[in-house]
Amino acid sequence: MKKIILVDGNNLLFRSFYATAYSGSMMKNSKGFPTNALYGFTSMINKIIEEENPLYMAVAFDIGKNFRAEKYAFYKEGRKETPEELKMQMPYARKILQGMGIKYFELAPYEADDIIGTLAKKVVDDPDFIGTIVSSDRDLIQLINDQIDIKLLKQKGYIRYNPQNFYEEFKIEPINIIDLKALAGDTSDNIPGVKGIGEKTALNLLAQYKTIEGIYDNIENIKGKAQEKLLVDKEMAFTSKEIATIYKEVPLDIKDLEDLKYEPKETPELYSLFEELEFYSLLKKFTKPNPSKTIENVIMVNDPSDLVLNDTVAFYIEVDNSNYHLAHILGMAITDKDNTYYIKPELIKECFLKIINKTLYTFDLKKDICVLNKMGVFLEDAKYDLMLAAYLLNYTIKDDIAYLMKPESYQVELYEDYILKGNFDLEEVKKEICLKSKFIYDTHERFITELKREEMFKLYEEIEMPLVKVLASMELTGVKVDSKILDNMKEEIKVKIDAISNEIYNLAGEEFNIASTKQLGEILFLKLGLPGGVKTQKGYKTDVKVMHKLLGSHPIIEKILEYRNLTKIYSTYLEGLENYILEDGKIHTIFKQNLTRTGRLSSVEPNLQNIPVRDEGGRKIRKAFLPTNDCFLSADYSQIELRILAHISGSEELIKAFNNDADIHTKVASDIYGVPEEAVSKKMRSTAKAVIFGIVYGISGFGLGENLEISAKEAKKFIDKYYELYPGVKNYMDNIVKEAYHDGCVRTLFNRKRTIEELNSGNYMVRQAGERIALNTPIQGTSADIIKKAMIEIYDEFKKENIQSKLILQVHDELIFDLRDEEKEVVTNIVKEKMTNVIKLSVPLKVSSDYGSDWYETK
DNA sequence: CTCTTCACG
DNA sequence: ACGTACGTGAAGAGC
Repeated sequence: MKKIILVDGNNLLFRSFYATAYSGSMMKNSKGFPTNALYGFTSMINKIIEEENPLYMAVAFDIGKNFRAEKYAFYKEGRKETPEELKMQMPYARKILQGMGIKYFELAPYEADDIIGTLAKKVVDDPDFIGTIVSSDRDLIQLINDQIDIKLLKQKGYIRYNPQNFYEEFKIEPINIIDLKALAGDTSDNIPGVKGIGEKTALNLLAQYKTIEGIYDNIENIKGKAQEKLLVDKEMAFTSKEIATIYKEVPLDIKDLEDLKYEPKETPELYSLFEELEFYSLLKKFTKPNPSKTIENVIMVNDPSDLVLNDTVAFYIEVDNSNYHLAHILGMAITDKDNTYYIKPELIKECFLKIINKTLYTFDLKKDICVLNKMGVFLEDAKYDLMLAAYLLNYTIKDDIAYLMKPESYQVELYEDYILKGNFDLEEVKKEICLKSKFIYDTHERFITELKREEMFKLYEEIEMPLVKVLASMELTGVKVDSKILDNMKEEIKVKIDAISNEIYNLAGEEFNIASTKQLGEILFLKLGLPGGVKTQKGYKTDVKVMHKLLGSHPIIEKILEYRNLTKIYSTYLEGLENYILEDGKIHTIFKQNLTRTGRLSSVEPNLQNIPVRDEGGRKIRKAFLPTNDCFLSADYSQIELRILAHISGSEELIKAFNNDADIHTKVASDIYGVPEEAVSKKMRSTAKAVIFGIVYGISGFGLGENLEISAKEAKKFIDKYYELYPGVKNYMDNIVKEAYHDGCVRTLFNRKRTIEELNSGNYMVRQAGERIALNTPIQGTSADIIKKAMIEIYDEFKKENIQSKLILQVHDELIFDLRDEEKEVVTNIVKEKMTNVIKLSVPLKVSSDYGSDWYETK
C-alpha cells in the first residue's frame, strides 16, 4: 500500500495565524516580518510527517478568483478580508514546502478543496494507494471512502473519520455532508441552505431520506413547519448543494500519483529560509550540515601591528584541556565588523593587550580570564558571553560552542570528539577557532534580542555577566589543602578498612568484593537468607535504606555500612582530592555557571560542594582545608528556600512566623501536632522539618511515609494538616502548576526561565515529575539568584575597600572566605550586610556565620 | 557506557 | 493501578 497525505494548506495557514495572532504580541522576526502562521504551518507539516510517515504527499492552496464566487455573488460574501499580516506570509509557505521536498498545487479558479478532491479521485482510481486528508474543514468529509480517511483538526488534536465511524456518529454517509450543507448552510462560507433548518433537523431528515433529492421526493411526508421551510428555500437548497460539492476534475499538471513522491529534504534554501524567519528551534532539527558553513579570508597575524580593529570585537581562545586550569592555549581569533584574525599562541599576550579595553564579545569568559591570567594578562570583564546568553535561553548546558554552531551547519567538531582526543590537525583547529570567533560576533545581536524578548536581559546583565569575574577570582584563588593531613587520614582509614573487610569475610564465611552490589546482594539475601531483598535490574538493592531495615537481623549489616562509609571517604575524598592539589598546594575547582536547570552553580574537578559534613567521620576531611590568610569565615542563609516560599506564596501564616523570627520547624511542629511550642519534642520537630522540605519538593504521602518510616496514610495526614494551616502555600502550589501547564515554563523572582517539556508528556509519571519541577524551580532558582547577587555585591565592595581577604567557595546557600585577621570585622560586616539586604522580600533574610582555623572548625 | 551508591544543599 | 521528593558530582562494578 502506498500512502499519500493530502493537506489543505490554506486551512493550516489560517488556523496557525488565528491561533496566535490575537493572543498578545504577534510573532515576528527581528525585522518585524510576521511569522506566526508560518511557524504553526511548518510545525503542523512536520507533525503530520512524523505521525503519518507518508511516501507521497501534496499540499493544496487557494489562489486567485474562484469559480463559485464568480457564479454565485453571495458565496463567501461578507467574509473578512484576509489580514495583511497573513497575506505576507503566504508565499513563504510555498517556499518552505519546496525546501522540504513537498509538492504543492494552486490553480485558479479552483479552491484547495477541489484540488484535494481531484487528487482524492486519482487515489480511488489506483487500488495501490490509500490517502489521508488533513484539514479542519468538514466539507472535505464528502471525499472519504474505503481508500481515504480524514484527520479533522480540532482545537486540540484531531478526530480521524472513516466512513464507518462517521456513520456511527452522524447516521449519514460521508458523501451526504453536501446535503447537510444544502439544508443547514454554512455561515463561514455564507452558504444559506434552508432558512430555519439547522444541523439537528437536517441530520434527522437525511438519516431518513439520504439526500435532498430524497427529501423533496417525499416532501409530502414531512410535517409542519419543516415542510414549509423546505418548500420556501427549495431552489436555494439545490444551489447550496451545488456549491458545497467539490469539483474533482481540476486540470492538474501531473501524470499520475507517482509525481507526488515525498523525498524528505533539508535543502540549503530551506535552511536560509528558516534563518530569515528566525525559526531557530526548527533549524536545530537539521541533521545534515548542508551546506557546511566555513570561513574564508582569515588574516594570519604575524605581528601585533597586523591587527587593525574596530572598537567592538569578538574573540575566541581554544585550549587543549577541558580543565582550563591545567590547559595550554592552542590559538586565538579576533573578529570585528570587517575581518577575522588568527593569532598564534606566542603572540596572544601582546595582541590581547591591544583589545583589552575594547567592547569584547566571547564564549566562556571565565575560561578566558583564567587562561589569560596565567600568561600575565589580567582580563577583568567583557561585554558579552554567548555561553551565558545561550544558557539563560535554555539552548544548551554545554560549555562547548560547537553545540550551538553544529545545528546551524557550521563546520566544527565537538570539542570532546576532536581536540580532547588529542589527535587533531592544527590547521583544521585554526580554521575552527576563526569560525567560532566569527560566530560569536555574528550572532551577538540575535541572542541579545532574544534575551530581551524573553525578559531576561536584566538577569543576564546584572547577575550572570558580573558574576563571571567573581567566580574566576574564586577559582584562581583556590583553596589550600594539606596533602599530609589527607595522607595521615588515609593511613588511619586504610587500617580500619582492612580490619572491617576481614570481619565481613568472617561473618559471610567467604571472601568477596564488598563493593560489588551484585556479590553483596547474593551473600545477604541468598547465602545468609536475610529477608526483604528488593530486586534491581541486575541483583538486589543494597542501599542505606534497605540496610537500615536489616540492621537488627545480622551483625554483618552494621559492618557493611561502616565499610561503605570508610571506602567512600577513602576513595572519593582522601584519594580523590589529593589528585587535584596543584603545585601551589591548592585545589582550583571549576564552578559551572551554565549547567543546572535551576540557576544554581555546580562544582567539578573536584566537586567542592559535597565535602562531608553531616557524618562526623567524613567531616574530618575538612581539617585538611586550610586558609592561606589567617582563618575562614563561613556565612550561610538560614532556611532561605522556606523564606522564598513564604514570599512567593504570600502565605500570611508563614510570613508572620518568619517576621517573628520563629524557629520555623518548631513552629510548624507545634501547629501540626496542636501542642504549645514548649511541648515540641525533638522527634516532632524533625518530623515537621521533613514535612516542610517534602512540601517544597512536591512530595506525596507515600514518599514522606518512606522517609519518616511511617505509613503513607499517617504521612498524608501531616501533609493535609500543613495545607490546612498554611493555605497560602497550597494555593501557590496549585497556581504555579496551572501556570506551568499554560506557559510551558516557570520563572524565578529574577525572571530566570526554565522550560518544562515533561508537562507535555503522554506519560503520567513524567508529567507528575514536571509538576514537581514547576513547584520547586522557582524556589531553588530564586535562592540561586539571590546568593549570586550577594556574591557580586560583596566582590565589588571588597574591591572598593581594597580588601585582601577572598571569597573562595560557594555551597548553594553558604559563602566561605579566606580571611585576614586585621580585616575580620570589616569583612564580616560587609558580608552579612550584603547577604541580608541583597533583596527586600516580605520576610527578612537571615544570615549566620562562624570563623575557624580550618574548614572543620568553621561551623 | 550504564547502573548503583552516596556525598552535598 | 500506576509509582512515588528538587538540584548536583564522583567512584566502582560490570557489561
